[in-house]
Amino acid sequence: MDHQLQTMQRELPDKGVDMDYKGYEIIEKDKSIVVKNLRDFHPVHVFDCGQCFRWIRQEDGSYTGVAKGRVVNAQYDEGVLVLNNSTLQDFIDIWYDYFDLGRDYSEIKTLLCKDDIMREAISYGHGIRLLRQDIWETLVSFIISANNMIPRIKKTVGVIASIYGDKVSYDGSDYHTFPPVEKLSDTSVEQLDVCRGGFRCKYIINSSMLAKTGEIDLKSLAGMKTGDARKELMRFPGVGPKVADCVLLYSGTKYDVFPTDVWVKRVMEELYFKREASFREIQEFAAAYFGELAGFAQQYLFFYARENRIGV
DNA sequence: TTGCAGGGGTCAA
DNA sequence: TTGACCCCTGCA
Repeated sequence: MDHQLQTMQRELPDKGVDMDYKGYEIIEKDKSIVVKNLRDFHPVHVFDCGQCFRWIRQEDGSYTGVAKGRVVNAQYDEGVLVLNNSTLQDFIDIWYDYFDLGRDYSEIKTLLCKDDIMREAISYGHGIRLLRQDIWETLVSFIISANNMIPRIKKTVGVIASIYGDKVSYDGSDYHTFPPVEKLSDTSVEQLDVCRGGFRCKYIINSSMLAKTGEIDLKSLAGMKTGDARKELMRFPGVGPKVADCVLLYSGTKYDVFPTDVWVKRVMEELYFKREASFREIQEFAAAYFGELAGFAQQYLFFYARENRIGV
């Protein structure tokens, strides 16, 4: 652990540890981390806004998910986030970054509130945060998303993890981590067929080959210009412009993208263009109007459009 | 009960 | 620019 962090810790009377970490008050106790003073976070907005497929809503309203090789349960109420089954070290090493806790979403929302449409969309999805997910998992997940439905995407990703991932347990149940590149590149299309991914299975296997051999380096994308990173991603089979933008955005690699799927197209046509608009028109408008914050704008608009069935 | 449309797009012709 | 595409749910 970082020396500076240790010096800031205080032992609590009940054996817990209380510390300040980058503006948040953190309490570690009984394999749980309590994060206080967290604004701009709503579990439904974060986990059901379409960016992730491996967080499952529990009866008590909390979400249990597998990410970064860990299984955790997240519950939030009144500015307090509780991460169950996490250590302080994992919070610092993994979850702070994963939940994008270093970003001021209030400022982003203020900047994006430039018209009544965005005001309404942001008000509706005020607790959205963009997760910084593992890029390989995000790539495979969004290859699966093509011409598919969310419950089935979740199911397919879940089956892949259950067969090729490692088992991790929490609260009496078994979960599975998402398999690394090597695990899938050693698999055949026929073997992967059990995940019921259909025509997407061959894309996954072939993509895993390209990633394994280093023909395409996922780690290099962050250092590229957004347009180049997008082109590079589109070299993977099954990855077109929409999937590429989703991978860049939901892995926290690039934020000046505007993934345009049927829902985003509908909401843009219905509320901004007031007519049919091409994919290209929408992309150009978003780049000019939202600029560097296009990805955040897209997420507020997508959630608002899908939940309210805008344009259907 | 059966049949068919359609879904977080992409690919190939 | 246009169909086909795995699979499977929902609906007539």
